[in-house]
Amino acid sequence: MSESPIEDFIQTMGLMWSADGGPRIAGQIMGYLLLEGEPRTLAQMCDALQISKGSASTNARLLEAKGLARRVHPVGSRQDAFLAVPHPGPSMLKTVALRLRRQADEISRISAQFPEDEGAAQQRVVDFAEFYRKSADFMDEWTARIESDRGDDPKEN
Amino acid sequence: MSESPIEDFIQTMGLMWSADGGPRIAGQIMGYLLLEGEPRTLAQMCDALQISKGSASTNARLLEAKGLARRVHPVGSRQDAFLAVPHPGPSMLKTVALRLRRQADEISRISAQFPEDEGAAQQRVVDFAEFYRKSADFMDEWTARIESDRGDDPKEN
DNA sequence: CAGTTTGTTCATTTTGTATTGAACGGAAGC
DNA sequence: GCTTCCGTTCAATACAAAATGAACAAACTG
Repeated sequence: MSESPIEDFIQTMGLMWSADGGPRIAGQIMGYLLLEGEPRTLAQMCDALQISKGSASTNARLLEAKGLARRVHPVGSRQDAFLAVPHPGPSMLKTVALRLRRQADEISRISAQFPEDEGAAQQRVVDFAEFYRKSADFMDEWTARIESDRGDDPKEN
Repeated sequence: MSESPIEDFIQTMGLMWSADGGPRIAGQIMGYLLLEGEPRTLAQMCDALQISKGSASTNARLLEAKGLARRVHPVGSRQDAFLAVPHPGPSMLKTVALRLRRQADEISRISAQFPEDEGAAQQRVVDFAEFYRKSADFMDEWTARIESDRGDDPKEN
């Protein structure tokens, strides 16, 4: 069974997404919306990707929460529709940076409670957390660079 | 059952690792090696973390492959031992950059096969891949900055 | 206001992956 | 050369997360 490049792309997006630890269907929806370029309803996703209504709803909202898709209400239609946001890069980076900062904070918080005779271990752990924090800072810096390069209005968080 | 901050740290490292889509035990080993600061054998990991010999072997080699731990052979001992590398940041970043580049390459390869009447979709997909590639470039740039800041010899890849 | 249509939720099933534990192979010791 | 000690591999198991589909709630229609 040979596949068209279009189908192949959708499938690959799903695999990449799951390789990054997320639900495969979210990646497939992302690929589908990218290809279509215009708003698509949950029913259309179900039809195109052969998935259940529940999965379409859950994963589309996941993309929405991550800032990769936007929900729109076409006038005259009772159905919600989702649209791939034009330049998802900054949103993706902000999500990663947020997670890194939370992890850094938690590591710092725990290591602060180490007993006094573990000073050397504590220092290594603090260094480790510091790297996480700097990573987050660096991603923010990069995000700013991307947005200014394009002259985007940063109204979307 | 209350936990010491030390145990809490190991456990938290495991949870973070699995939240990022990896094996929990790999994170626990990483935390353990960070705390100890000196080479530790597989048997010691099994004892400290209450895990099987197979898991210790598999996950320690995973850390080694990612450049976060180094295998050493203490003279006079028949056992391998693993040591947390002092500054794992660059290795982690290189791993991420490599994955991003592979994903960008695969997306580009697939989109190049799109039929001619899908030009607009192709453009959107190419833009998407381009973001992945730029991300990888940016991480490399950052890696270089970190290494030069510290004056490290970059003998380790 | 009864009847549709649509999105969400959630218990259940399915699927994928981590973990184990036993078997294997190689190297060092005696 | 036989035995012992390690590390690795792999089939079986356990576990966690994803996907489903039916039930529910809300909003619109006529």
